[in-house]
Amino acid sequence: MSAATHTHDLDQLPDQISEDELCELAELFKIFGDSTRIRILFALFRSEKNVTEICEALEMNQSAISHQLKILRTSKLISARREGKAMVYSLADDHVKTIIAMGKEHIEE
Amino acid sequence: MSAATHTHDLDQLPDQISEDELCELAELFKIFGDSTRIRILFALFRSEKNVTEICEALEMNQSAISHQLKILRTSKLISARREGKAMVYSLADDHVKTIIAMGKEHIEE
DNA sequence: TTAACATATGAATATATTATCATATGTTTA
DNA sequence: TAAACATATGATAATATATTCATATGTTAA
Repeated sequence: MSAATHTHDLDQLPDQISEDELCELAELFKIFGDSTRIRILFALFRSEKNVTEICEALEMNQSAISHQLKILRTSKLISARREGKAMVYSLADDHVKTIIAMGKEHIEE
Repeated sequence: MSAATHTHDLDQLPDQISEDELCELAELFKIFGDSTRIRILFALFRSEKNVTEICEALEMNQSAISHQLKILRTSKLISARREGKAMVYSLADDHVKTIIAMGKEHIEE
């Protein structure tokens, strides 16, 4: 890990945080804490995809995927738009990538 | 969010990742996805603490705390040392802070 | 406007997780 | 060494969660 990265980390250190915020945080991480959801997120890293494409990428049935997409959408981690019959999902913002990247750094040590 | 932060984020973008790694990631985030555990981690941000002190900080019973400490320790997010009768716990490394900081950034938007 | 396609959703089941209780283990001090 | 203190742990019960099945909703094309 680079020195620059460390500097960044400490810049963002949350010194003060309310109990409510901690619960919100736990809720957020809970979303990432499921392999189906994280696989969906990762599938969307490369490019936006519709539900059928996500099902194919993960080799899982459509209902299971739709249920998880709803959770991801409610958490504002992904966004959706309609394109004809299909719903196209994409990552909502770069924080998703960042959070996963941080996690990846940790497990790679 | 600063431009520098964004640069950092994209530096760390995991372009390639195995199914196994994705599951490991989910397991890691699952640890953060519980309010008791994240409150413990946050309590250890300021300073290392023994079990009794953590119980007092969180106003929770000792058994519940010990069970969660075990999970955090198994996940290598905290480490422990004995000090007399007490076990003193502390954060294992800065990744914990980083990951929580990233999550905090997300929910604050 | 009906059929085919794409996605969403409610209910049910299976599984996982958390906190509690009771108690065991480990450490110090009287 | 026995008692007191500190922590860990197994079993249980309560709760939460994920997937599946059946079906509803929404969209396009025949």
